[in-house]
Amino acid sequence: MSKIIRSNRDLGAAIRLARKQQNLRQVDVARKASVRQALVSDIENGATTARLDTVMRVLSALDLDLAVVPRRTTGFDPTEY
Amino acid sequence: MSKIIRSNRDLGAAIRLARKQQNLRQVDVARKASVRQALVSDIENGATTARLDTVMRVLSALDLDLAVVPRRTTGFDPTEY
DNA sequence: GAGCAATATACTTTAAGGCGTATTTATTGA
DNA sequence: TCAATAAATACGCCTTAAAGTATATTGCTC
Repeated sequence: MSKIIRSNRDLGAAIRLARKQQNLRQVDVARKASVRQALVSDIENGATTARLDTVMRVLSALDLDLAVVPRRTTGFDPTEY
Repeated sequence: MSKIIRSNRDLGAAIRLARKQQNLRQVDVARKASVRQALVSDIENGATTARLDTVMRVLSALDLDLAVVPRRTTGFDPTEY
């Protein structure tokens, strides 16, 4: 299971989902990633275009990784609409 | 085929590889992504911690996507390839 | 080794990410 | 209902990604 990220909103949604699934609070993720709770909030709400290293640290705190994958043009893509 | 990105160097390597495979110059990718050639150079060399939106634009110029994937600590998984 | 194309550096300016801290606004549970 | 907890906003400050532009370097091919 992997989520394609094409916007900061996509990222926020993926992060929030993963966090909820692990029953963690924003402040927990923040501490693990060495960032502020407010930043986790901003990222989850797609309110900021975070830096790559920040994104990776937050994902890491959730046991997630970032990956580069070939773009698939086949099939319906809901993110386009 | 997907590449796990855990550092700006990982990203740079992935981008350079994809660019070479498509026989594109840095300036071509830069124009497609609406960034400077110098920035593509910096990113490929891991010299900068780019912003998420910048990364996505550059990847998009190479027909690549960013994805969030569950972390696999068990190293190499042959079933994936 | 000349000459050209591609990549790497340089410099200044601008925009914005991220911090610390604090407070406000939901959300939830007893 | 009303505390307690979690999430969202606020503000001043500092840092830095990225811009535009220019130049220096490297790499190639003849």
